[in-house]
Amino acid sequence: MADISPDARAEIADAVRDALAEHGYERLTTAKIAEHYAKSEAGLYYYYDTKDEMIAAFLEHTAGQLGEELAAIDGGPEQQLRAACDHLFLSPDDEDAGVHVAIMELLSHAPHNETLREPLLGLESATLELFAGIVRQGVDSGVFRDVDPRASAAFLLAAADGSTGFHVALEMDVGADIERGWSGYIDSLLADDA
Amino acid sequence: MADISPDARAEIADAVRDALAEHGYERLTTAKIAEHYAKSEAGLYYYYDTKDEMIAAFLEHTAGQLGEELAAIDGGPEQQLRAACDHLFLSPDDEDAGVHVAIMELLSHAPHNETLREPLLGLESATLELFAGIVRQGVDSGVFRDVDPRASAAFLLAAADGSTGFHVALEMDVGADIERGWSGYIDSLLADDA
DNA sequence: GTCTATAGCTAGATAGAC
DNA sequence: GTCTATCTAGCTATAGAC
Repeated sequence: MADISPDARAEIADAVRDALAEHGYERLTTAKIAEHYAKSEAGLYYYYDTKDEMIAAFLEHTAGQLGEELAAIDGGPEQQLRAACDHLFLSPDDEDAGVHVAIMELLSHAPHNETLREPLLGLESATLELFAGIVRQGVDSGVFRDVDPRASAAFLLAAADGSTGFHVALEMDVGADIERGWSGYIDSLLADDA
Repeated sequence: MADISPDARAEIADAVRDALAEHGYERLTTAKIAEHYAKSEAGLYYYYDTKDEMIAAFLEHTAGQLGEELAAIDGGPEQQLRAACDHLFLSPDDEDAGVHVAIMELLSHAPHNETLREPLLGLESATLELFAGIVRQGVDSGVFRDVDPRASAAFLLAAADGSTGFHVALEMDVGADIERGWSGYIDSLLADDA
């Protein structure tokens, strides 16, 4: 678990992601990870000591990717915030739906699983900071009202994470409602210099 | 699983709730449920055929309780909505924190677990309807702006569910931000007849 | 209805050859 | 570094006595 080549890291992270998206964490076995891996099940244990360390590596990999994707969004604060929400509020048939549901499942294990806690904290904190940065820019530039950037960001992130439960995982028919919800919330952040 | 006395139902639902709050679903075993049950592990199987049916019974029990609690809130629409949010946005040291995290975990299993899907849908739908009803009253009475009640309710419920992940389960230090977030959102719903 | 005991299975992790 | 084979623990569900 000390020095792993970036290639091996990425290959295993991808295998974990695919297996997680397909089966969820509860039904995830090292055999299923290996099905999405070019080598064998025992080969996974050459690089990692436990299954949870493989998952932690997947989370770190994902945090990096998500950070890049969100940071790559350009435009004014309002457009950036809308694009970031579009990126995080998924629908059940989105290709990343399974991954988001699995991350939600992993989050629910944080109280009982020390190995996963830190990488999960890294993932959520980074996302929160990116959202807060966008809102802060909007407030500073006068596009948004004088709201608390961290509060607005935390509220939006919570809504995105929560919609993963009843909208994505449960497939409750609330897609239009959810979108109207976050979109209307962003409307309410706009400064009214009418 | 046909005719179970209300007493037996409630006793087992309570045992499941306590065990879930303590261990989460992944580490929940029928032996651990039995530790919170006055009778034996095999006794659980006299009433239910599988572990998941015990959990489904717990969810149905919980939906009833939550419905009663939310319906018991009185006051005007604004006060009712604030009280309902106070009830659903928990902090990590709340006594129901473990239960909410476990329900979040169960939600993440909805795509892979047919037994849990229906009771989870019942729980989330009922909560959504209660929130939407409060917002609708507020709009009709002119306390709130002319927002879409279901959209606002879905957005708030999503935020509450999502805060269970990073605030309650992960214990991210965002308690004040989250509260400012939902409170500010309710502020933004108020009609401005200034 | 409730118990003890256990069958039967599955999964995480390792041994040891190559 | 990678493989096949397997050990071992722990869990769900049931059998059968009372």
